[in-house]
Amino acid sequence: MTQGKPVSIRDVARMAGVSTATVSRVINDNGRFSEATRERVERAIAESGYVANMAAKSLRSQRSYNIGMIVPDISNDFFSAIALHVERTLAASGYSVFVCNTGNSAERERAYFTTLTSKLVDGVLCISGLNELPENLLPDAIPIVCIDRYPASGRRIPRVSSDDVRASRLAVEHLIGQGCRRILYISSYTADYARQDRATGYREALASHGMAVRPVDTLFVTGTRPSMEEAEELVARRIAQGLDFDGIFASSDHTAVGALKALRAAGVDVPGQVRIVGYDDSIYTRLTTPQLSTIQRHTDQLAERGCEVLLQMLAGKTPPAVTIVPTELVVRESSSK
Amino acid sequence: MTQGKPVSIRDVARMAGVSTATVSRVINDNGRFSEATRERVERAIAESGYVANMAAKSLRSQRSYNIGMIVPDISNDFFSAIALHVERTLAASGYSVFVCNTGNSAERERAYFTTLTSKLVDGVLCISGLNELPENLLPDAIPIVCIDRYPASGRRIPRVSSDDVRASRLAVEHLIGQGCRRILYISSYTADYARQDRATGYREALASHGMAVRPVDTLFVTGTRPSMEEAEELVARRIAQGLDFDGIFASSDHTAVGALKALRAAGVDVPGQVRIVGYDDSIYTRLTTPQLSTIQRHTDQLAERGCEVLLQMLAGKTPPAVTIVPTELVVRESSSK
DNA sequence: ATGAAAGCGCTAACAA
DNA sequence: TTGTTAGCGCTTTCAT
Repeated sequence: MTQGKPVSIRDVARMAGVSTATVSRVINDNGRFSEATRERVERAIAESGYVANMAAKSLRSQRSYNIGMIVPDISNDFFSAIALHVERTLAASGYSVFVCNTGNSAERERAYFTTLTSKLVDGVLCISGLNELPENLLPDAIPIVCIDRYPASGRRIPRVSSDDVRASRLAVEHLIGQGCRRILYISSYTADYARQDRATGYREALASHGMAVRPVDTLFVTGTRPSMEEAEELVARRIAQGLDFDGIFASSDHTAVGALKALRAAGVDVPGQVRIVGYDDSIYTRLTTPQLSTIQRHTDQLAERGCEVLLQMLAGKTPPAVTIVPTELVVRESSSK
Repeated sequence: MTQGKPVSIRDVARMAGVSTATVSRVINDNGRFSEATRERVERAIAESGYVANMAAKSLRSQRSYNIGMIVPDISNDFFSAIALHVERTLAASGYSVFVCNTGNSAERERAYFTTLTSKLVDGVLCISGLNELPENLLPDAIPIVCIDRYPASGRRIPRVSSDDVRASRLAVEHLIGQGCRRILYISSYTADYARQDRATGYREALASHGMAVRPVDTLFVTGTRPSMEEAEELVARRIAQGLDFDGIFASSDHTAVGALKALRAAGVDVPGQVRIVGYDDSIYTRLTTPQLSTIQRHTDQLAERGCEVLLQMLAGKTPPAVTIVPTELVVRESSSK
């Protein structure tokens, strides 16, 4: 199989002294055939080094065994952690996965949908994508599943995500429990509703403890530059106006690290004067001094549940519309003495 | 294009009142046809929402416009940084990319090669893979390019990598210049010769400065567990035997961070008593206290050069056998006062 | 400049 | 149990 024309089912058929249909039956283990035939065919396959031509199979059967995985940026550790498990899980079921980096561009996402349609993908997994799924761009027959985002679409698209409202409430209540009286919220780039859930959790926690929800206490990261840097600047500016807060809930570890840097640069003690909780339990959390408290979202489960849902759809079943993966508050040094 | 049978070239032909051959010619802009025909066909394509069926195209033309990207673990930040740029670059040339996580398993790599062959990929990009490329598994017609590794293979396989010997020498000479008299080398899991280059640079630097190269001064990480943890343990154990060294050159930032943690835990001042230089300039380097000195390898260039080489091969040209991407020593707090 | 037709490798309906 | 055959959507001779 290392040179010349690749061997096809016809070559195998000739070698085994049967028809191509029989070879196909053996390969797909469907139609009926004698045990003797199976052996002859399998021997021929092994000896010839036959490798199925998926283009032909796909053309004929309308199944490519390819899945499109849409992601804002595979180099982001949260997404790549999910991507790893997605690929592992789908490969175990015989699927190959295309990576598609949208860079949060609706235009690129749109283009990928067309490409994926063209390549006859059997399904699409959208990870933390845009809110607006391009309408009517993917044939209805191709199932989509969203991980960590709420799709707005005419189609009913199942999603798998964390319970962000609860997780955020937990984080903020923890800060309150630690004695914080004024807590800032650092909002990440809000391409998706999930981030809004975090804001909701923040507000709920404050409200349920009779604390004021002040608009000026939410710091917005725009996503135009690395969010760590943006957060660092935002917090530095805020500190310059006076240290009128004693807690920070950041909707990502990236921004939490930025905040921590600004605080340390200004000589503010963490967790002594200001306590911080981040989000995602990325590797970063264990590298900083102090180590960051954070929300663990279990990327492995997010990925596996997402694949399960997709595989169910591929099998013609109707999966749950929403799957929630549990989260946990991980308390480290940045938020408790 | 959202439901029913997808529109094919035949439908377009009918709409435009031409033959399928003509539609094909217009689509591929090759054969000759009148300007009037082009317009009619293009209108029909636009109105019908025609999307090419790549399975059919591939079957016919033996080109899939798919590339296989083999990687040990996409969740590793060095690989995912390369993966991002690979996908970006190839997508710009019309290719889709399959991710394949081998987990450094030769068996899985082997399986992927078969799958990729079956899916008619036009080329394969191996990133930091195993040394032994499975022989005779991929048809000779499918070009392979290796990034950051030396393939051992019967085939002549172009590679793109950093000048690791030079980079390592630079790093160690910097430590020596900073006054270090005994420098440890933390070797990462050596699935590839590239890591051996780093050991070579380390030895060369010591030798050229008349310093002894002691086998006990090389700490081996096995790769069976997260290398950060392994390194931390190895260094902690070494410290327990007495602090007889004043410099560490780690062949990855992961292990450098592990070393730093062990040192800090033992109350050893960095860079006061021991200086450290890592490798890769990962995000980690700016999160630790002190910030880590490291080697910048330019993942973007590694990726882009790799893609260029592959695209050249796809265009039938013969690319250089070896492409070296420059490296730089980045001095931060961990190695200089 | 355009059409008719063969065929890429495979599967499935139909015959035997 | 097995073979024959049509056809998936496309490109590419070969005619015209």
